[in-house]
Amino acid sequence: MTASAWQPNKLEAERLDKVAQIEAQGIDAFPRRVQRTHTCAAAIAAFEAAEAQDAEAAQQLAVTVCGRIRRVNVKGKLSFMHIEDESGRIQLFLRVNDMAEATYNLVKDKLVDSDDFVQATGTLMRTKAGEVSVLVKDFVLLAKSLSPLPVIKQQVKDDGTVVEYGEFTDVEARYRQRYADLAVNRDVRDVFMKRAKIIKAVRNYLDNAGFLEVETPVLQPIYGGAAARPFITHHNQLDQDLYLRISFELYLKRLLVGGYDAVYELGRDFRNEGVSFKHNTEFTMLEFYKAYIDYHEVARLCEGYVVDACLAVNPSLQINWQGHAVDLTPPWKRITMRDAIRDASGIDYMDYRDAKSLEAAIRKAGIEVAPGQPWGKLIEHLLGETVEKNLIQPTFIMDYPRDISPFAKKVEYDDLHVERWELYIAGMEFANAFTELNDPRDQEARFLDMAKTFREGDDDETPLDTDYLRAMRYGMPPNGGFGMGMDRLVMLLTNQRSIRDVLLYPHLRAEG
RNA sequence: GGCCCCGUAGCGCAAUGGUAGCGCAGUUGACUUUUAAUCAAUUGGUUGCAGGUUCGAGCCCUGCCGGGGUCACCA
Repeated sequence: MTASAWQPNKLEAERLDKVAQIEAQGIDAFPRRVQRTHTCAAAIAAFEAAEAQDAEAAQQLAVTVCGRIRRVNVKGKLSFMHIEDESGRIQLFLRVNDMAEATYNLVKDKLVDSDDFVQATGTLMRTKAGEVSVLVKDFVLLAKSLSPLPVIKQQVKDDGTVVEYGEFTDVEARYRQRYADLAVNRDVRDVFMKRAKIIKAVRNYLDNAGFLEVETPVLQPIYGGAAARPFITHHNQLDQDLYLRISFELYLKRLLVGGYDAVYELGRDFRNEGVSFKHNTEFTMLEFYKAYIDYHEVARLCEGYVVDACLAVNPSLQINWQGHAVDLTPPWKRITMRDAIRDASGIDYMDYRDAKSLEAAIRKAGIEVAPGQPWGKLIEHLLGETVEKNLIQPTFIMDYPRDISPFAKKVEYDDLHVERWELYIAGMEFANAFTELNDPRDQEARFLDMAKTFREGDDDETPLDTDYLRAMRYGMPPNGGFGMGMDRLVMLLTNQRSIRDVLLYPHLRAEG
């Protein structure tokens, strides 16, 4: 045995001493077996159902419940406690006459604490104050808590609202010790239960719409499908550098060549970039591709699953996000990028068809811009500066500049735009979709264009993927493609301000 | 990465450059229908780390570590 690095503080030392006292009585502080018959909520429900039939008979209902102690109130020879499991809380009513005195004394002498896991067996009753409780006949310690959780007292008002006294709000501690955050903050636990429901609703929708869920490589020899810097790693035996994927796009579209009509993947992307309230280094992405549809039909699919996801965790499509009233009732607004920017800034970028003159026009309008950016990037910057923040209601910005969209098919009779939209809600970018480019000759030209742009100073390289071109040469059906950051969708639908609040373990620096 | 804010007891927070306090939790005692239980007493600190200024630093200065915000970056 190596020496423990743990330095118990005073409170922990007290609890260690209690464990020693418990064990001195021959009691296992961490026993192997439990015998739960009811969750806390199920016990209460069973009693209330029985009580509605026959109040006397309901008192005969025997249950064994388990949970973490959240409140203890020792009143001499009578004690109360609340225990909590995932389903909720139930009160234990412990009286020395109803149980072995030695067992009762574990409670009276405070050898069991708040935060311990316990099992209680007894019959159900209602206290004088009207709360359904377990009249405890036997009481077993299931697991001793050696480190006290942050203390939060809760008062349940008559109208059912809960007032909390004492808080655990230190953001860093909550993220680093998410287990403590979850154990103490019920609303945090709720967010992640909602997250699961949202993801499940999305899956259901796509499954029912005929999509096949697939899995493609996370470690990729050539990254692509998005404009972002990748993480690089190395395979030792093969002596091969690999990239953690920044998107699934190129692998998914190869599957359309292979004969699937519609595929999707829900998984993790990794981008070696800064973090913010809406960016985490790794995040959950949804991408889907469906043959024989264009970007208009993709937009309808997007509306469809977002509606389902919303209703999975909200009573209606009218939601509130950080003070913004958002209505997700489809159809959502569609506006071209050109019109949106012209309406917001007065600049019609089609009057400036090269980067140099457009950059000058943007400056003239009093908008700061980094010098030397390509034409499409300037337009994107303009959108971000003048339009994005005001797009509170869901809005599809349609038809993006061709030179920043290497995988989208161009608009008919228009060499400057492609059939691409991005979805904005609550001032945030949510999704990106195109009518996918399926002409291998055009695709190769786009790769070469992107390489040229990169050499001219753009930060994000789009590497030439020759295997992707080889696949496309076999023939790729016309198709519509789509990507959305699921974390942001969860933020929106659960009214969370930061992406870190919808990730169980957000990325943090190493603990000093 | 730039700028701004923050870091004090287990948790939440105070403290003009002059003895580091309060609430909750904890500990001891009382209490057989409490529910933020109550009452009485009481323990608990290398003020994130390292330097500096000063007779004296939680407070002022410098650097570092960590977190948040914002800008940049980022489909």
